[in-house]
Amino acid sequence: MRTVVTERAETSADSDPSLAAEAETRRAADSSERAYNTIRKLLVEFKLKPGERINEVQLSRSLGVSRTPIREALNRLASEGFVSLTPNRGFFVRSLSTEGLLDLYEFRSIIECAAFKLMCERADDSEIDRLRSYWEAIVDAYPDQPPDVILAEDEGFHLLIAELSGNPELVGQLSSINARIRFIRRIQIEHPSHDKAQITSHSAIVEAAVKRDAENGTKLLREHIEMTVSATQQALKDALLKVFAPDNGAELKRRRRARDA
Amino acid sequence: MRTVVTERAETSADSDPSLAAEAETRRAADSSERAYNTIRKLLVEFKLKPGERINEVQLSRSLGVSRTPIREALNRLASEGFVSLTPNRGFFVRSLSTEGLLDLYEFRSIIECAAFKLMCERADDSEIDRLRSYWEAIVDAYPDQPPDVILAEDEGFHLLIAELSGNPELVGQLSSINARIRFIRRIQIEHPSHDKAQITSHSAIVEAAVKRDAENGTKLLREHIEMTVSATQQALKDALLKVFAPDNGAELKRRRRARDA
DNA sequence: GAACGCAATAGTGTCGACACTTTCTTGACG
DNA sequence: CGTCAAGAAAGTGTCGACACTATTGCGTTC
Repeated sequence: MRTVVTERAETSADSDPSLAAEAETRRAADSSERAYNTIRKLLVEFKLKPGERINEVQLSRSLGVSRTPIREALNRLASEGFVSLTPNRGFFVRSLSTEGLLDLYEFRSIIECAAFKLMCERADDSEIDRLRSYWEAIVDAYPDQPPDVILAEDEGFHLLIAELSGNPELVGQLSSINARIRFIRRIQIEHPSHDKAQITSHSAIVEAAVKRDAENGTKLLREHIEMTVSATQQALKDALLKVFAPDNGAELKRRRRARDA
Repeated sequence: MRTVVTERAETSADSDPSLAAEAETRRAADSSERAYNTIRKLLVEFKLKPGERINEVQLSRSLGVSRTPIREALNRLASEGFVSLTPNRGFFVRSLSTEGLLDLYEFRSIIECAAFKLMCERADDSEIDRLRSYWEAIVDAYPDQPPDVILAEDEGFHLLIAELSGNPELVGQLSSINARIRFIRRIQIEHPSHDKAQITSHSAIVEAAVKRDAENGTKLLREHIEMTVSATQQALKDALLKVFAPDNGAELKRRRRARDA
């Protein structure tokens, strides 16, 4: 008997509209799951700001569920490094510093290079061909897609390499990393500094894969990622500024609102 | 301001005696944490068997807490890959097949080699010296230690390399991997096939570190881990046999106990 | 005699409540 | 005026209860 693992890794772009709305109608059966997705989205989009304390009651009200599923979701997010937990004080949004981000990218580079190498050793020709055709199918339209699509396709490309490595651990890890850096990648894609060099990178990587040239392929990958990192640096600074500067006085209101009907 | 992450990674060898006993006296304040440690231990030691469905009520009784902290612990364990969650059916002990174990070891090898390389590039002399002295301090007594100590010291050695890489992500990942394969490493250490070649491996690795010889060091590491893997294969088979054979009929009692005052 | 429902039971998912801890407010004292 | 302490308020950690879902056992039909 095969045990089905739920894999809640990727559920990118849906599931948060109408969470509260639906709550009235249905008796809810997967509040935890939905809470998880919603909260993660809030984190990824900086709606919950780094370092901020997370108020469970407030969150549970805005999502229209009780605190229990909120806590379950937060526990999972804590294991995944999105938030941290201090006993008796609650959950805090993990502050993703520039430094931490670099570590994450470095980790990503390690995973991807290893995956590529393993793919070269193990994948059979038809599998390599899957990679090639995946890329060829999207390459033409690629630069003209909206940011969301570019991001998804890019992640798909790299994730496929991980899959072809034959090691599910790598796939899981890369998924997790992707989720954690997605927000910044999105920002970077929308940032003026984003250029089309990615395309040639990907094409070159595919080429190396077809030739089973692990050495050159990993070099390309490493450079590809490093290039992204440096391009991301400025974008990150701009983004952080944007997050902390336009203070629409939400904090102040919070103080007042004590008792609401 | 630096946010301190709680890091529940390592709490190796304690925290489960007197869990139920203490529950009477104190009003409990960290049941979740304790449940987490206890359950993880149960998993690691095969007290909860691979593929088995986890009964929350049963668990909560035996730990003397309500289901809430149990579920929080299980959620964390699910994120970490120890158990899986199927909606409306509950948590299942993740079946760690031989195959899955190989993937895990491979992943470990990837992390460790990368860490070593980074360490060679970045660690200053005093840090490298910490590694050297760590090993020199324990090497003589090493082979004569009890299995628990050997395991802890070995993990400490490899973890130190990860720390010296300067990338906290790697440390976290390696901790997590260690926890997941600890049970089998223990079995392997106690197994007759365990030999003292580890010692010379570690010494050689230290030597390479001192010389900042990344290439040779990673090669040694890779071989070191691969050697462990192959030595582990037979030990694993023996262990699995031992786990599934002695059925002490605990299941039957469960049927009777329906209503208790 | 086997397949199919159907009721009874076991078990999960969620909720609201309460005890305890931390944080904020207020007022006395130096 | 600033510091500190006591009380109030807010918030977390845990519990028991209940609604809903899956599973098991039993009787019916073909």
